[in-house]
Amino acid sequence: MTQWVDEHGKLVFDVFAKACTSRATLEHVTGRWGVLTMVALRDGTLRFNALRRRVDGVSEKMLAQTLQALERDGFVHREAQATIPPRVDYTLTPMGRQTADSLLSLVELVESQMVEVEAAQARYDTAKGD
Amino acid sequence: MTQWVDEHGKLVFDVFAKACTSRATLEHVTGRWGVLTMVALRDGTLRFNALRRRVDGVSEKMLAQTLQALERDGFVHREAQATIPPRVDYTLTPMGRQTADSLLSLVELVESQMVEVEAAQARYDTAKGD
DNA sequence: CGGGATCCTTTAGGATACTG
DNA sequence: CAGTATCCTAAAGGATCCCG
Repeated sequence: MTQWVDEHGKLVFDVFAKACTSRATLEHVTGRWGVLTMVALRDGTLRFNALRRRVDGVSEKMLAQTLQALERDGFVHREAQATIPPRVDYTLTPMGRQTADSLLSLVELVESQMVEVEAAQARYDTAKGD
Repeated sequence: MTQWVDEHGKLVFDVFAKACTSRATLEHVTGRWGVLTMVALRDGTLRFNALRRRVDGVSEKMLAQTLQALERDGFVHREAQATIPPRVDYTLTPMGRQTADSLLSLVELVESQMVEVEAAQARYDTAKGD
């Protein structure tokens, strides 16, 4: 059971509750590096360092950590070859691709809103200024 | 210009770049409290403390901070009445509602995936265990 | 009631060095 | 190449008090 209605008949999701699994999982995919990693993997398999170059500013540590969380949740598949030098490929699972699609439409939406967002920020800042 | 193609012809978004406005804005809406606040406001106007009760675990400080960021970006409208006691209503702007819709479908998707996610986590943990 | 200001703790995250 | 381990700093976040 992941949703119910509150005393006013409104739909409430499990994710609103402090101690729930879905909140943690949601944070993995919506986190700063989670979103970018998922969207980057959406158009194909990538190796660790390729992924790192794609997601500007991510450190080794954070990328490794992000990928492990996403792999554990079942969004990302990790394929390691025991060669020298090692080669590790990261791919989205079917479930991961579904989620990445949703994330991508969010990213596209926000990108399309940026002109309006920056206008709103300018208005907000001048209103506070005086 | 918010997107372009890289050397391999792949679509790349501005959000992938470290220093860009869209990345910051995206983080406001995808942040831990941003998602929940936007989704909570999606089915109507809410006052500060009502919102706080809805989003389990959020502190006064973080809710205020989240709302200010979302207001500055133009996603949330703040309507204050100079009465005693004061009354402040928070509503989504049209742009905010659009974004909240996208966020809601993401939340619904993740909630629907939780059974599979928990199965994946169990598999991952036992695989690491031995 | 809706915050702001202050103080403090905890976590995220970067830099560097090292390993199979 | 693909990480892990360690150390450290900066930012997130909570608790409390106060004010209009």
